[in-house]
Amino acid sequence: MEPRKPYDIDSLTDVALRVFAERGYDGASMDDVARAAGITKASIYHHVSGKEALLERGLGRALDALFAILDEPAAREGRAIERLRHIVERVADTTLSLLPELTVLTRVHGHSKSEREAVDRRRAFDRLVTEIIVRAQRDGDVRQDLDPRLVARLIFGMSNSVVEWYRAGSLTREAIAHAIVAVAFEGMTPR
Amino acid sequence: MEPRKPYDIDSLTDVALRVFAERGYDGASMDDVARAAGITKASIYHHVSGKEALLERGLGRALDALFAILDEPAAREGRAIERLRHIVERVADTTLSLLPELTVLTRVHGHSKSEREAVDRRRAFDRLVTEIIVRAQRDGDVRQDLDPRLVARLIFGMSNSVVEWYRAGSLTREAIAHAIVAVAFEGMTPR
DNA sequence: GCGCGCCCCTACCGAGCGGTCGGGCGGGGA
DNA sequence: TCCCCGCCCGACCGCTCGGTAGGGGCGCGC
Repeated sequence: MEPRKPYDIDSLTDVALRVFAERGYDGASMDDVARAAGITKASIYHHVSGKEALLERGLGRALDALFAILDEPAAREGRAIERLRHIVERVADTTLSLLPELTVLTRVHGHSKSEREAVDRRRAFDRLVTEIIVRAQRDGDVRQDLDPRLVARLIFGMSNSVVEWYRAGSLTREAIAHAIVAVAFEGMTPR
Repeated sequence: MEPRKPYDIDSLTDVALRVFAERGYDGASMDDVARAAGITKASIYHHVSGKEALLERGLGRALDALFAILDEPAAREGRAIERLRHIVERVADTTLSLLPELTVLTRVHGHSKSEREAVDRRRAFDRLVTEIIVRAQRDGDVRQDLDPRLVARLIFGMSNSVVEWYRAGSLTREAIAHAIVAVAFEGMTPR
């Protein structure tokens, strides 16, 4: 048993996110987190101020990653439909590579201050994507009979569902991201 | 203040589901349910055996409604792709009309006996739909490059997302169900 | 070789949890 | 009129929760 390197805020957040993702934030106790980390509950409080601080850090990671996508060149330049395609694919990628963070974010419902802030930021993200859908609609690249806000919600609903069923192994991340883009843009039926 | 008619198991389940949907099952206390019902916590136990019994009843309602869809003639007869189209539309309908029940079902993760049973039944439902997708794929009505299990998960991910954002008013149920079917089958881009 | 500070421990707190207990109250049948 | 029973109440139980208090030990700088 080689000695473990000491925890810091970030490594404890890693552990906490895995526990929160598995048990749910409300269903997970600080003792659960402590057990997963191999230390006692009191030791956690040496590094972080409390349970909600762990949640807040995790939510921040997830939201920072999402907003970073919107800053990528391919998300800012070119035809709206192509920007959208890039964003959807990258959101799917990010969901898969930051699975615990996105799992916790997806399940948050605004019952505390940090949760409300996360919900607000998430809504702002959806609003920015909705604007791009509106542009694509004006370009004639998105069906006119669909409400753009609704489309945004359905696409992210599909993409967020990944956190409910993805387990490493069975399907590659590329295959999943490809399928999400395929269904969202062309549908499941052949063209 | 006219006297309220006495509660029974079903009417208390109605109240509990609304509370569970709003606060989350773990985040909701029996006092929350009691307050929403306008009676005391002790009175609830006159009608039901406990918190989990309320959950179990709610989950049963949701799952019964889903399986009932598969028994409808339009879900059993005809070309696989048309059966699938009917199922997806009816699942969306049902999600909207049994919103609290489906909300609670969607968020369940198998941390107790009744939750595990619900997850199992839900998985069985998805498996049956996946079989229909496989048939539609053999008929040439679903793209061959998409894994059928993945397609099922994405479609229901889209449909389940309704419970996260739907609030009565803004959009009609028909418009939402139509959009889900449209995106799932033809995608958001024009044909 | 010694103190000092980082990291973690055991022991404990008040609050809120799910659930229980015995009783009160009011309306319908005898 | 009286009693019974369905429905509900206030008070309380044991337990677990998030969080705190205070101390031990060990490695590192001096």
